[in-house]
Parts: sequence; structure tokens; C-alpha cells
Amino acid sequence: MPELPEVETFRRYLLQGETGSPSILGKKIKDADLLWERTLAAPSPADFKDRIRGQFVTGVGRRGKNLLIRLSWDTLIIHLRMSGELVVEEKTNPPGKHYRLILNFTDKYRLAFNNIRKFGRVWLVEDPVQVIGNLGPEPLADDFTPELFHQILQKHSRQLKYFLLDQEMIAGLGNIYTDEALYRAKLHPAKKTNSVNSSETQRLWLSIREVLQEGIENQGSSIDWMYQGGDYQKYLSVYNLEGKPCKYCKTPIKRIKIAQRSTYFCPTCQPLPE
DNA sequence: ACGAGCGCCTGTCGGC
DNA sequence: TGCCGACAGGCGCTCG
Repeated sequence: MPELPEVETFRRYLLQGETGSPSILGKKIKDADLLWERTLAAPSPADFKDRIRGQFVTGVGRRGKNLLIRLSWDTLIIHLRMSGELVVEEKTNPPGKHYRLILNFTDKYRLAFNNIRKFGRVWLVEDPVQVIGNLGPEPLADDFTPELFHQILQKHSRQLKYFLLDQEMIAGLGNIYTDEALYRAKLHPAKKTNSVNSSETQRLWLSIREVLQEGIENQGSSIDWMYQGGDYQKYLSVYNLEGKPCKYCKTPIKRIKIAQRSTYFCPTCQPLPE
């Protein structure tokens, strides 16, 4: 499910809390229940439980789609993959059917990793670089400039859709926001990166930042049963809209497969040259 | 270097 | 009603 805006929404939820659930900042971890072993990428379950006990939550960050929960002397990295979500609640609540990892705090609250499809992964590491070290630039950061983006695009000869989904090229985009950004920039998803000129680069750079920012402002997208709580699905222009008229030219939105993913675009506004 | 295909999982939806 | 295939906000792995 989650792409950068949804992960950012979870980050803010953990940090600020909301009505009925507090911030996790400053809480002390009493112990951990690992309910699906493969959730844990590293270290071993025994080491994990031993090391995490007694640590305090000192911060909650994000890098691409990874959540970084800073602890006293380690960092807990959570990747939600397709169907993960995080819940802060009282320990007395009945646990969800798909809880895979629970961190019990020393007070009456816990942090639960709910993950229907079991794809999500968690790491407990001293240095996050070993997990997130290969990620591309953070698209909303100040150092992600159009010039830098242009350089990366020109270094490769790949279809834009493949390129944008590759977290080592740029971190945080997934299937929804990639299609939305390409549509807004009027670029065909199969166009090659090194054929993108500088004004197209500028457009795509801006489109990426706009769709991500708008996603964050609306607490992400809630397309189906997987994730509820966001509103940005109301504002999507192409994703999941096969056959619907393009809002600019009324041409029916087309769906094709690229990178084994459904890819939505307007054949008129996003032509493939030659 | 690039991209296709598959596996990992559970659940929903539409067609017959 | 039940069954079956297609599909789902991700990503790592192979192979050509």
C-alpha cells in the first residue's frame, strides 16, 4: 500500500498521536512480541527481543518509504510494503488478526505492526546506512534539485515508469504517485530517461513534488480495503481511472502493464514519440 | 544495464 | 451460492 505520503502520514501519527492514541516519543519499551518471524529481517528474534528491551523512543523519521524509529542506542526500521500499517493503542485492546509484531511500552500502550500480506519488514540496527544506504535522493528535500534530477535521468536509458519505481534512483514513489506525476508532466511512462529534455525534466521534477506534497496534505490515498484514513484518492487524475475521460482532453484513460504493474496514462496528453 | 517473470501472502471483486 | 482467476500503494531474485 504505502508510498511516501502514506508513510509520512504514519510518521506524523507516531510522533504526534491523535485523539485516543498518544505520541510514542519518550516511551520506554518493555518487551516485544514477534507473531510472524519473517517480519524480522535482522537481527535474530532472540537478539531482537533482548536488544530492544529497555530502549526509549527518541525520534521518528522517514527515508523514502522506510520509517525510522530512533531508540536509545539503535534504530528500528519499518518497511510497510503492500499492506502494512501501524497502530498505537492500549494493551487491553484485543489484538488484530494480522498483527505481526507488537512493541509493548512500560505504560498502558503498545505499538502494533498490522500487516495482512506479510510482506512488511523490520530491522533493528545500530546504523541505518546498512539498510537505507543505497536509496536515491529524497524527492521533497532541498538538495533534490532539477539539476540533480537531470543528471540522474541522463545517466540511464530506462523507461520512466521503471526508473521512478526504482528506489535507488529516487526514493519514495510507488505505483500511484508515479502515474500521477507522469500524467501531470505529460510524459509517456515508457519514454526513455535519457530522451527527457531539460524543460521536461523541470516539469517532471515539479510534478513529483506536487503530487507527493498534495498526498501528504490529504493524509495519503485510500483506494480500497487496505488502508483507510487518507483522502487523496478523491483527487487522483489517472490512477485506477481506466476508461474515464482525461480531464484535459476527454480521451479515455488507458491501462497498460509496465514493470508488471498496472500503468494508467492518457494516450493523447502523454504521447510516445516516434 | 535493462527489463521480464516469478515468488512472497491475504483478501476482494467480478464473471460464470 | 460457490468456485476461479485477476488483481492489489512493494520488492528481491533470477535469467536472457
